Amino acid sequence: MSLTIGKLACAASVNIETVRYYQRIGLLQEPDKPQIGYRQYPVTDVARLRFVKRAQYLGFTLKEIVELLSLGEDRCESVKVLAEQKRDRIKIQIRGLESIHAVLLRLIEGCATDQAQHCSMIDALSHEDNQSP
Amino acid sequence: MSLTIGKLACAASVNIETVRYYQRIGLLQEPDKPQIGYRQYPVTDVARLRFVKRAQYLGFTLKEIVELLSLGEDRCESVKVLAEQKRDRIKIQIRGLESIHAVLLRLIEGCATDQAQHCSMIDALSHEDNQSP
DNA sequence: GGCAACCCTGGGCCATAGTCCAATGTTTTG
DNA sequence: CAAAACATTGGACTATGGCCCAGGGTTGCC
Repeated sequence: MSLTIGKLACAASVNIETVRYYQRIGLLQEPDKPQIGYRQYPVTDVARLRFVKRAQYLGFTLKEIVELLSLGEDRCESVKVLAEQKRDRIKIQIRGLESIHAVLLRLIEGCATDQAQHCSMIDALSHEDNQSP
Repeated sequence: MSLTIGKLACAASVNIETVRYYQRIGLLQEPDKPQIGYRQYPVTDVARLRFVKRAQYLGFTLKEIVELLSLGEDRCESVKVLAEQKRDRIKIQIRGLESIHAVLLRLIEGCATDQAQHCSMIDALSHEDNQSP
């Protein structure tokens, strides 16, 4: 079974132009154009597109996703390493957001009571021991 | 104490052009140009730039960072509501990241080192039994 | 057979977040 | 005092991740 680009896009819930864009950047293979009719995409491309969207949601860039997919099934270790890096990064993000959250709480409380507080927002992250990339 | 733009950029480990760009988008105030000599930047701008970089790393856009910083600067009463909105959004962001983190943990665990070849992560990401945004 | 709905090509355009460059002016340093 | 180093200005250019559009060609359905 195969699909035209529109059906593929629809099945994967992405814009048609996104499919074309992914072809341009090599994330999806562009089927040869047949003499008659339209290009035909394999149904497996639906899963591939879903994978891309999912991975993007998890914080991978398209470039990284190309890499992930090219590593593929039999390079489990390498895939794992990339996932672990993402995991670590997200952990750091969570911690940073928590400290901003805390500052906002203090700011809001300070608003109710004391107005002498000056912005500790900048301080919130200034002694963060996480290293920006 | 004050700095020229080059020293500021250097002290904050950003490109000089980045400083100029931040000025253009209102993230940093551009000091008035004196009759003689170069613009002088307060040393506090170093911390401000560092804050921007960290906040960016945490996933804030520059636009959001402008907002975040303005929270601390203006008068309290007008700011409280904004701060509360920001707090709520950040809470949501944290929860989102936590669920992403959990998914990554699960994927990484599924990727057991002893499973000689096949990478379950690629499969897991394409079959969407975990919920997307 | 006709017309809507779809595809193809190719280009342009958007926002975000910068970076680079040339020409000109200012400052510092040897 | 001269040259190197730095600053200013304005504009052009980059990458990422797309979206949109015109002018065709093709297909599907009544």
